[in-house]
Amino acid sequence: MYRTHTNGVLRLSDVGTTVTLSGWVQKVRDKGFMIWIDLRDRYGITQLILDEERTDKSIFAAAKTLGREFVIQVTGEVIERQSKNANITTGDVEILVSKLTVLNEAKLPPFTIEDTTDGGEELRMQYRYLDIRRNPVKNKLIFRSKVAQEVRSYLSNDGFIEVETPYLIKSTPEGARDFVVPSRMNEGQFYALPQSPQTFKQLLMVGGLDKYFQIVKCFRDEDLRADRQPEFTQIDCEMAFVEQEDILNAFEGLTRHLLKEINGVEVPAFPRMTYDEAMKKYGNDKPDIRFGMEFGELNAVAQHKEFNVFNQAELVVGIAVPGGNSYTRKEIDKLIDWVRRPQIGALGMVYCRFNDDDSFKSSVDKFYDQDDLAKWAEATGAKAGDLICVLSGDASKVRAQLSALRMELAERLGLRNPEVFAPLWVVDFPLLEWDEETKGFHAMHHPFTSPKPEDMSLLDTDPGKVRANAYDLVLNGNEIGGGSIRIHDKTTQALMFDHLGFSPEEAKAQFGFLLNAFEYGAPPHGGIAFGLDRLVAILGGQETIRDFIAFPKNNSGRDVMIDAPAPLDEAQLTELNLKLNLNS
RNA sequence: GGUCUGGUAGUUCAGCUGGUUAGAAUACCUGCCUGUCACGCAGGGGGUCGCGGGUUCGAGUCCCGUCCAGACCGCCA
Repeated sequence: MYRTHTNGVLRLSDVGTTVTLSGWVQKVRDKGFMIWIDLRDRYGITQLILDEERTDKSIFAAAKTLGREFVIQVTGEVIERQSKNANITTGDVEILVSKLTVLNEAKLPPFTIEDTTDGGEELRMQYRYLDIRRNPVKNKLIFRSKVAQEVRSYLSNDGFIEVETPYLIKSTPEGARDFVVPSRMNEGQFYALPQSPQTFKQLLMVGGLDKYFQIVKCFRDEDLRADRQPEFTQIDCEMAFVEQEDILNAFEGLTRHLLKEINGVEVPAFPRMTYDEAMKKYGNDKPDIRFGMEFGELNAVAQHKEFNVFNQAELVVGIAVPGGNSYTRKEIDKLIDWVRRPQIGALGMVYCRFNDDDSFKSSVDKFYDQDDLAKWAEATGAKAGDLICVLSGDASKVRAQLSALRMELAERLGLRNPEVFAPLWVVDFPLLEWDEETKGFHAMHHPFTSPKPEDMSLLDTDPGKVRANAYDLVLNGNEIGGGSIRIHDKTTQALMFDHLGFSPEEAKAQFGFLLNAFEYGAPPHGGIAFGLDRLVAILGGQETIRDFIAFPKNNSGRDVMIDAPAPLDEAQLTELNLKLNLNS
């Protein structure tokens, strides 16, 4: 037997008993006459003690040869510490070692296995198994397990059935790039890995399963971000005989349950906001509503003066920065530089100080008097002591720019408190989105999303105006879930494919199986999918998902530990009937 | 595809307008230390300054190229 206890459980009440412990050597503190060893496993740390008087000479000598991260097993008596350590749960006791076995030696780790390690990101990823020994990473994985557990039990109790859908499926033209897998048995043909189990869950509804969920890996061959991995996990859900309201209620329930069980937070009914409203007020379809700084549109009060920059702009819009009047001229100039960076792309920024004596001082005083500026303050909700930042130009671009500025300032002002949770439903998304590249419309959500019946008439006249029965769940400025009520009749689906530029033949080739299914009694249905990695990270108070994934990919989509992806050898290529056509 | 930032000891970093032998902290090794727990003290080893080219009397430092990493834009139905 390797251990009678783990390293996190022994207390004063265990004093006098003989125990056997196993684990990793966290630290050897060799004081000459006395050696302390911190023995670590995933449950905690227990201090071992050996000294010249009480410990056998050979064991004492062996202890001096132990290195960091050696795996050892010890047997000894639990004794009360002479000097206790209140910082750890086992700090009142220690083990007087009477037997010591080295189970495995260890090379010197390339970074310290401490909560605040000296290891950089890349090194930690390369030696992820060492990184996982550290509390911050280990605890995030445990946290994730707990969230997944709660999701499963909540949905199962609510009558959802977990069904696995295939990973080897068919590539589809819409949406993200697919990861593809060559088929050996079908020469020249490829599977694709699913971007989501979308069509399968709809087929499960046709199959009558009624309420389905799955915690499932999905794959998208697109560039990565701090909150985006090429393979990621979704909580994928679908329900039949439901309207949008039923779905929102069901999954508001799940989210509330998670916030309560995981974070101990009770939140009131989730507010709802239309897509249009979100764009107008926050310039963003996933607004962080933990703080205000809502957009104030200034066209009515700032145009038709002498300032041509504003007169020529489609949209003039500003936000009030709380306490921003305390910024120095230099700091404001830096802010202007910040919005002019290529990533933001603003050409400039107009600002207006709201002084404590209720006067205004703006960068465009030449064109606007105090009364004009008071109207700016009113429109942006600015108070004395604030700074009004104003951007102008093409409406959609300006909104994106001001949104970026709003988030950046909120971050700097500490308004994005990770312990506050502000969920929000964003509803009434547009059905279609114009694509400059293809000069055509494509589905904003996906091609199976149903249009709002009252907007159907616009489909031919003004397709961009058609709203969809589509919704996102936003938490603290992050999209954590999204879904829609689906099309369930063949005619509407064919109409959609037509508007998306599919010929009937193409639609049949790509999605014939779904259209066929719709001919055999498809129930009205809809669903939602949550990004589990992102959800877990946000519940854990972070926005970087990497440490909530055991073995994540780096910025270039590489796994630096196993060194993947990697070339195939000639024999494998031949077997797969593949020939490389590299440019280099 | 693009923008920005970075690459110097095992590790995290400093290294100014180019100028002796490239530093600090930490980790590691040795010795000392009668209650440590971020132990302490003394000493020691450890560098192709990512790679290639250029400018220069002289390059870690400047220029060009390239590779790698990170953040972001595009992209992500």
